[in-house]
Amino acid sequence: MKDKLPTKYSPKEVEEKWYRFWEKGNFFHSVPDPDKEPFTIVIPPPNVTGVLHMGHALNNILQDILIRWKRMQGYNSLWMPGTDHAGIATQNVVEKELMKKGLSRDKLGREKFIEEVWKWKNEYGSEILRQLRKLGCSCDWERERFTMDEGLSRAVREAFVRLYEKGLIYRGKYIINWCPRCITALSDDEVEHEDHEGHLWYIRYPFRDAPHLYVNIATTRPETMLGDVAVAVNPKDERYKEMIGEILILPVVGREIPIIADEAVDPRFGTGAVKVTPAHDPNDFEIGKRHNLEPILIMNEDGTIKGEAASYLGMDRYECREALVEELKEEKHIVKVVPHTHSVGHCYRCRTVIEPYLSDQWFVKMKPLAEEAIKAHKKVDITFYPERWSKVYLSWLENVRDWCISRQIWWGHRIPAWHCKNCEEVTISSQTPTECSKCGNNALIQDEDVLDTWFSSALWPFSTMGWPDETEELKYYYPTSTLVTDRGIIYFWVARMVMMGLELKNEVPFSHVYIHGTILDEIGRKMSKSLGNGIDPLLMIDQYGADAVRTSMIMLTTEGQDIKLHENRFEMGRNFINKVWNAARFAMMNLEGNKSTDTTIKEEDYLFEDVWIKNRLSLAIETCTASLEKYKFNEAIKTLYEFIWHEFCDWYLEIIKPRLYNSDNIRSKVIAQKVLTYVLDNILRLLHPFAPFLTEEIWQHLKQLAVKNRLILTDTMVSESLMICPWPKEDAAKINKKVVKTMMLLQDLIRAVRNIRRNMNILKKQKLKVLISVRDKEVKRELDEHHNFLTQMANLDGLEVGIDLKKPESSASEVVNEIQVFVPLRELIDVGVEKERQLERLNKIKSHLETVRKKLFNENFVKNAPERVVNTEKDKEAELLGQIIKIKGFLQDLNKNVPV
RNA sequence: GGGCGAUUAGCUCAGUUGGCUAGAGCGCUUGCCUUACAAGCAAGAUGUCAUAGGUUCGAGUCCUAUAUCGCCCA
Repeated sequence: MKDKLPTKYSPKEVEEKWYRFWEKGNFFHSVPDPDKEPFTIVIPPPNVTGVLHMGHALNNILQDILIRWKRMQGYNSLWMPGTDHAGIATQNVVEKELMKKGLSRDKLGREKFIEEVWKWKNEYGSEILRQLRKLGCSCDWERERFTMDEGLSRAVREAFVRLYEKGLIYRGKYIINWCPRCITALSDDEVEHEDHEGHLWYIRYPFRDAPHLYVNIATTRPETMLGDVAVAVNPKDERYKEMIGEILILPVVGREIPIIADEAVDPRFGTGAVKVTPAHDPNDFEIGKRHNLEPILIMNEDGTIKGEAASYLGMDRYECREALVEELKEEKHIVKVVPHTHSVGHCYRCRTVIEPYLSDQWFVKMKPLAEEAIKAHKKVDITFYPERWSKVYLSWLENVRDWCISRQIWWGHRIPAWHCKNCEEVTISSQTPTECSKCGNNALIQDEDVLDTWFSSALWPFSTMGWPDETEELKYYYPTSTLVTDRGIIYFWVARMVMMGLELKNEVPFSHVYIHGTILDEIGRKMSKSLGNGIDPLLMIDQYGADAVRTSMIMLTTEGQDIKLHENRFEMGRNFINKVWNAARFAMMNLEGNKSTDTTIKEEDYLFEDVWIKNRLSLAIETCTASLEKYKFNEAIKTLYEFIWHEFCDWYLEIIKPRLYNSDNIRSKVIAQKVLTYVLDNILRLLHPFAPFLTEEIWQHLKQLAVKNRLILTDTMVSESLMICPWPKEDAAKINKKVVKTMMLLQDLIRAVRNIRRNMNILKKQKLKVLISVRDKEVKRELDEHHNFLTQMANLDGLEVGIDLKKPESSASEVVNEIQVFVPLRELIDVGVEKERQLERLNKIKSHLETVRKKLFNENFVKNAPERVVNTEKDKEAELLGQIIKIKGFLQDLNKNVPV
């Protein structure tokens, strides 16, 4: 066995093997089963163009932990995987590819281009899903979905039609956010605002009837003046009251425009008079509507200038700005230019500055949908973890504006609307209609626009399950259990899924939403391609192993707090994984060769340490399970880390070594082997959701050995794979407080001796004689019982426990509670060091005593604090006093020693 | 401008309903190649819990300000 298992765990060799094994065994696949309760997660579908980054890694590790844990708990676990067609992003990627070949989307035409995108998708798309396999994700790959699949496309059309028929979708001319580079409309949420240091241009508009007089206006976008139709002032503004109704001449253009009064004008901004450009500003659009002003569109879809001002035709908007300002300067229309910081919207896909733009678009009426989503939260149908994110969710819903869902791109779900050439009626249908619903003419043209990708994502929790058909899957798995995602898409996705779920399925799509933190680089910046500060998860998996990456990430994930990540953080996970590996190696090496036929062994025969470790295991199971239930992943892994490393390895494995090595007492050996097998088996199961590969590898070895050597204590080791073994249950009834308390005492005593060793520079291999002086018989009896334990763990060759023993000469001493530990050292003692040690200890205890007494001398404390608290303080005082007396005794004694 | 979060050991972070001489990992100090593990073992050291007030017998924890950093919204 020893030769078989190397001292260092090599993940590469095992990861691929077990992943294939799991897939072959069909363990990831779930089918509806009325006898089992489902636990369902739908993956936040990554973009088909995506490659795995650290954020995905964290997101999916968390989901996999939940899925694997619940599966082991006996739930019918379904993790629905898939990808998102990511309209704009994918179109951009494929267009870039075409450019390399000297092609463009316009040259190809719509149909051919879509073909190209599909070709690209089939070849390179979903790479990210292959990468998830490297992480160990146990998605039900047979159910993989894509938002452009036939089934999901049908769901999109159906949803559109239903919403339209209910009056929740409408079409109209409004100001929307326009990206001149992507050449499409965007929703409000797709615009990212950033503060820009720009300018405020003060421009004078002359009066028609008094050309030497002017009204000064201020603007941050002078080029839009080409589309000005009025100048507006606040009706209460005394400065302009008299001028309302007068006519101005728009400089450069020469158009006559009125001065109008509108409440929306802020008299404190600029000069208090603002230009009104209804086609290029949302506020101006509203003003324009109120005053019946005809908007003038001055820009093409690509951001170049069109319209009346001939000299600027075809110019880019910023080129135009410069040229126009130049002309205004020449004509002395510029009063002043002031530096001005203002918020500027950018396209979230390409960072281009957004243009507010008047155009015909499709919208979803949000208010009625949002109201239901708010109610769902109030009814606790939806709970956020951590809770604070519900505020973000609610505030968005409460202030939501209508959602622009049409996009002027080609890659996506084409809007199921057909325009009649004959009567201009729009026919909405989930099937391609043959004739106009109004005039019956068959000259129909489908709307050119496609839907916002998020429209199809909003249907994801049920479209993936076959909706609009009432499939078995839909009935069984919907609503899903938990959604795991990043805070960045609470608006984009989470809230919209809830709205659509309620509207179309009449039920919330999930009951829990877990929002995890964002991964940052080591100095707290977001990881991004442009900064080049990202850490490639695949590279990390390659270097440290998937399990190490998983456990490291989980150790760092604290309650949705952001994570500052550095490559060296993965070392702690790797070290932990390696520790488990070596503990298992040790176990394997010592489980062989003792076919026990002794069936008389019962739990009553267990030795002290056996009972202790089982007790600690029970506690670990309880804590770990409770932590997972609260989505406190890091607490769960910390519990396991602590238990495995510092209890199982540091103490249990050490103490049972002689029992395993020594064949004189077969019965004791077999008990140790059985307990070792039992605890290790449980450890592997607890750890499996966090470190699936390592645990499966070890467990398969352990299973073989356990069966061969008849060490099975439970009937659970018949399973084909660890991933379908039952999740451990703690045995609360077996909690033995006495054993746990005794163990703590023994550990303290052993540490005391080790401490003396270290301070006196005595190597571990040199055995020591120790005297332990106790106060009462009961404690003496107890310590005598654990004579071997103490002897072994402190490496002694003599141990005497007695009542009120006298401190031997030339000995080092320690106080543990009421107990004194003496190590006679003869010439080995360094009296100076020992004195110093005791003095230090004395000072510490004295200062501790001081704080305790401060409390006890406070009448109000004794009067008001609960009795329990007061008593603990009193006990502390007594104990500290006792220790002080003892240490003073040591010091006196040391003073008698003749210095060497 | 509004909202949220952070500020605890040299670094990265825990710290549940107020009752702790304030914890972990890394790093550091000292000693060990001890028949599972040097990616290890053993023993250590390390803090005005951002600042100022307040509530309380008692505050890292609750309240009110302030400062610094970050995120989101307008």
